[in-house]
Amino acid sequence: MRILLVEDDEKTAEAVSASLTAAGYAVDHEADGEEAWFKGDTEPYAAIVLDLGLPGMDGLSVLRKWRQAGQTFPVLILTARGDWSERVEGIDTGADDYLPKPFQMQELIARLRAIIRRSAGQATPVITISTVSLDTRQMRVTVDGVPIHLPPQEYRLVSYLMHHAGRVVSQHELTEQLYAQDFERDSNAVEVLVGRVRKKLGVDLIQTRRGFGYVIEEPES
Amino acid sequence: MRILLVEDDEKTAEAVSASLTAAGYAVDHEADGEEAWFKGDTEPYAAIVLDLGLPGMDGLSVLRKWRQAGQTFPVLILTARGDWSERVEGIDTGADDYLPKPFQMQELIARLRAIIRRSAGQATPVITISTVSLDTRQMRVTVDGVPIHLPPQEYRLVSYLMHHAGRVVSQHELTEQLYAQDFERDSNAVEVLVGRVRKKLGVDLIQTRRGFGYVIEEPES
DNA sequence: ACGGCATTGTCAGCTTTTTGTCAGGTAGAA
DNA sequence: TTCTACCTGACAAAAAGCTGACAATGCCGT
Repeated sequence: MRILLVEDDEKTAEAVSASLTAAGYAVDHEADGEEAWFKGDTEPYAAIVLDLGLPGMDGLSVLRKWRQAGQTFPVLILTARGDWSERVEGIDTGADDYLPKPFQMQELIARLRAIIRRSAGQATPVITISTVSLDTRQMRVTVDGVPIHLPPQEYRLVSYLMHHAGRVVSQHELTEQLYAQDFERDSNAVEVLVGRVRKKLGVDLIQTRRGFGYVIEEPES
Repeated sequence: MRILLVEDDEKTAEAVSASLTAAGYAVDHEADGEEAWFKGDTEPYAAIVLDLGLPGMDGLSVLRKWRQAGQTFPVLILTARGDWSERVEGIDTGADDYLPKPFQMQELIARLRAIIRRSAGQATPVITISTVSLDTRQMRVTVDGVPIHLPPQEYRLVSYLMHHAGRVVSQHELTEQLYAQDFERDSNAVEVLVGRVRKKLGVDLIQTRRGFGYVIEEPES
């Protein structure tokens, strides 16, 4: 299985590369963002390990371009520990997992295995439920084919609920997903958010399970 | 569905236990390795959540002994974040998945569900008894296919009884499951709850065993 | 830099739902 | 019958969620 490692720090790159090779992967290494983008777009990789701070082109931009081009390979992002904003952006952009630096090689390998396995099952760039579609590539929502503009936070809410359609998602879980860890717990921000989204996408899409959370119901099973 | 939680840290154990219970599982808790081994080898668990560093017998040894004895239940291992070597060993030994601490409860539950489903081949997150179905994902109850709205406390009651179908559950046990420990003991809240649920799901579903408790009878087979 | 617009969290008030309590009623068992 | 366990309808307090208004913040174009 071929892995593309995008990492500009040479020492890290060598170490990671050696470990992945030892684990049985065929590893291509790229240090420059633009080069990496080209390779990812043209070669059939099983997964990509992507460091952010790159020369040439920023890591997130590279990822964004891949996704826009329709590439669905799983991407594991290496981030500086605790960098919340990078994480959120990564989610928006379509990363599959994050590994805070510094990390152990075994952990990297385990996570890589996990996302490869996961991606083998499902990778849909567009989720549609009743009249609402979520295009994760273009980060766009349409209702009856009409594009609806959603600001970032509202988009994330819809995205999360649609990715977990059919499951009740508690307010607490949503708070964890949408806000930094130290966010005030007794805020009603999520409720407000839900209200705003409902106003735009229709009141029926997101249902309230009073006392439990919110659901977007799956089309009948 | 019964889960065996093997965890020596009391705080963690309580938190995990509460979440799993809330998710509809019947949780047995064991802190000692040898005790855990015996229980796992003799009781029919749907899955086991296994923490490593244990007193009595090391967690991995316990797992190894189970596997040598031919036990096939899925095992989810909890590991300390840094302790990746344990993780790798755990997988080798026959663990089905592992979760690094600290983790989010929702993640634990999701993974647990996943390995249980995998091990059962085609198990669904839905329990059906006669005309009544309980969908644990959507947290919804249907009667003859018609969704019935149940508020949290009523839902929990039904969920608990259905997960323990065929067994008489005492009022005291229900009180322990549904209310905080210091709940007034001479309250008839459970009776009221049962009444309300019966009104919605039909009077036959929950049967009274005067002097003992309540049962939902399993469909004989 | 400045003004305007978009975004988003907070807040207060309001509506709806949930749920325990209570006071009697009913029914099974001895 | 009589005791006890359980059931039920009404009620009120509390909780949960919704909404409009507002303010802080940040962004964009001039």
